[in-house]
Amino acid sequence: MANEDAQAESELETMRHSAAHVMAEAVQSLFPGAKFGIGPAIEDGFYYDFDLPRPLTNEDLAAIEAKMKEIIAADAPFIRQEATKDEARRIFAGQPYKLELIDELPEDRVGTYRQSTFTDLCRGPHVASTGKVKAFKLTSIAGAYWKGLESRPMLQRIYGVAFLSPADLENHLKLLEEAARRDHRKLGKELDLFSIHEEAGPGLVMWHPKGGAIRRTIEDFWKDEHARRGYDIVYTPHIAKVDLWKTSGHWDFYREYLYSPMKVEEKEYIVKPMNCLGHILMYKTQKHSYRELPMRFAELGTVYRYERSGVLHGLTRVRGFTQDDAHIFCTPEQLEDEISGVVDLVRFMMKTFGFERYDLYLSTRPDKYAGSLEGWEHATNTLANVLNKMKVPYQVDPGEGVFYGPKIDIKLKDAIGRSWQGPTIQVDFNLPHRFDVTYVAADGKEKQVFMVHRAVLGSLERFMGCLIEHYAGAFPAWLAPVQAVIIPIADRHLDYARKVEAELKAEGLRVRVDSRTERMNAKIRQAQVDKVPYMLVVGDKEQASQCVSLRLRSGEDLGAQPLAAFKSRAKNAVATRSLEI
RNA sequence: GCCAGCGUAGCUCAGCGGUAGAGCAGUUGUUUCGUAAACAACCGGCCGUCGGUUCGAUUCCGACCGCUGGCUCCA
Repeated sequence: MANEDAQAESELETMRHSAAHVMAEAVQSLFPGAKFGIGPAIEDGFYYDFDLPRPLTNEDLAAIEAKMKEIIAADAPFIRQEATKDEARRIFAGQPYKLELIDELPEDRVGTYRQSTFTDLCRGPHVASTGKVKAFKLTSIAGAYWKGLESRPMLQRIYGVAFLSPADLENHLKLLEEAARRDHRKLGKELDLFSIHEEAGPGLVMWHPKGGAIRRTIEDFWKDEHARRGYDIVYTPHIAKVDLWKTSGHWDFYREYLYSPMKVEEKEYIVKPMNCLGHILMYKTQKHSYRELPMRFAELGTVYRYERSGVLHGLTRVRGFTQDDAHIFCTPEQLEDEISGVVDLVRFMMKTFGFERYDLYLSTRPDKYAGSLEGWEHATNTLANVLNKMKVPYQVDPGEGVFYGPKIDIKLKDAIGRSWQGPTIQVDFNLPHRFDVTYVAADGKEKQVFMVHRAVLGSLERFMGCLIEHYAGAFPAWLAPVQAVIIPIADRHLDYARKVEAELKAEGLRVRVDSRTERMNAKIRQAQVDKVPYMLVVGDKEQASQCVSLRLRSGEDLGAQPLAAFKSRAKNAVATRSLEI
């Protein structure tokens, strides 16, 4: 079974790669003189980079697609031929990018594939003939640097998606539509959650009352849970003297993300790009015994980083964001328990927010690193041990750790299967060394602490963006900005509606009355559009019997029930953070 | 930052070298209604900003700002 899957997988990948060649042939025939970069298969499809005499338009895309269909209909075989590098250089004369690739290949002989009149430098494999390229669609045009280097020319990249059957392609296109429907930028506007303003600056988020309600709920929950698990909640200022960042090394290594210093009484200050230094200073105000450790400082700390304008994106890539940060100071012996505690917290949080699936990655020591080899080994083993002991499956990313320590990254899968960068747990050998962060061990000697940075949600902005898309804006009751709308049928029911509102508010529920002079149907529609979990219809019947008629966001009409019954239902859903309403 | 596309009313979008339109939202009036949109009237735009071409620019050209898709990077 697994074998069949793997086979289908590689068949699909081969076909996608062949689709890239078909596209290249189409481009060659439509744009004689085109120069070719590379054209690999990627997740869901393929791309090819071209150097063309003019920018491509969407009309070109349609023309290329039509040409590709002709090529596929012609069903020309893919023919593999090996060539010496000299032969290859003759074949690809006039193709500077290909020549560059040939020069870089370690082998003496290189592979070429030809279909019809188009020949490409390629290791293969390919499908037997162009007719085997099945359901595909060209999706977008983008600029891409040759070899991803900003110093090299920018080529035009055409992306396409390709699948083994039209049904699969159709499914994929549906998924893209679904993703567009869930887009947090669109929903953020429609549900009145947040805004970003040109006047204020790109990448700077304003949380409106409704987004604010969600955020406060998350923050309160987060703080309570952290306090419960032995973290101390702390607060640090938004600016600090630049010297601090010189000591830490950020001024040298992280400069491109830092905002320019501002001068205050002849001293230079910067807006903080991270929270750790404040926590270190706090730790260092006293000498600490090993008996006091571990110490866990947690802060919802807002940081600012300069991001180039082209990379900003809704809530997921911004210039000011609030990390759900914490730093754990502990002894080497305590590291395992601490990591284990963090992983447990991560799992609890993910479950609570409704993420069932996630992938863990353990990133190990890169070539350039800070700290001692033993330290790295101890920390890396500890991270791996914890995951093994907790029976949490993970993948190793060799050499992908940050220079200051190994880390565990967790990628969340949302409701439609997309991955999001989520929790991260990083051991840091650099800062304790640079700031001389120590504790007094049992033998009376000062030792350097082990320091762990960790964020469970990542940043509130990005996490909320992810939540919005995960739930498509239909939040579970505990998170919903408005948990219930009370809908009076006629104006004479307003007083009763207000009474219901007051009672529910007294229970801490977020409710409001739709008092507009609208018909009930319009009010229900509005509540549906706003994705409010509970709608409480009140008319003559309900008023007489002290009831509410409960309609759920799902469309289910549960009929009249005593107000007390709804109260306990809603309170329970909120208190248990139920994912069901 | 780079490449490409886009920027028209609060929102979603039409339109166009002769000076701007729809739906929704908003306001007002009428309606008081039983599970996804009552009816009517009204209000609303320096057509992103700044230059240029033109008798005339929202429309064509350029620069800038912002957004979108990528490259690159990341919480």
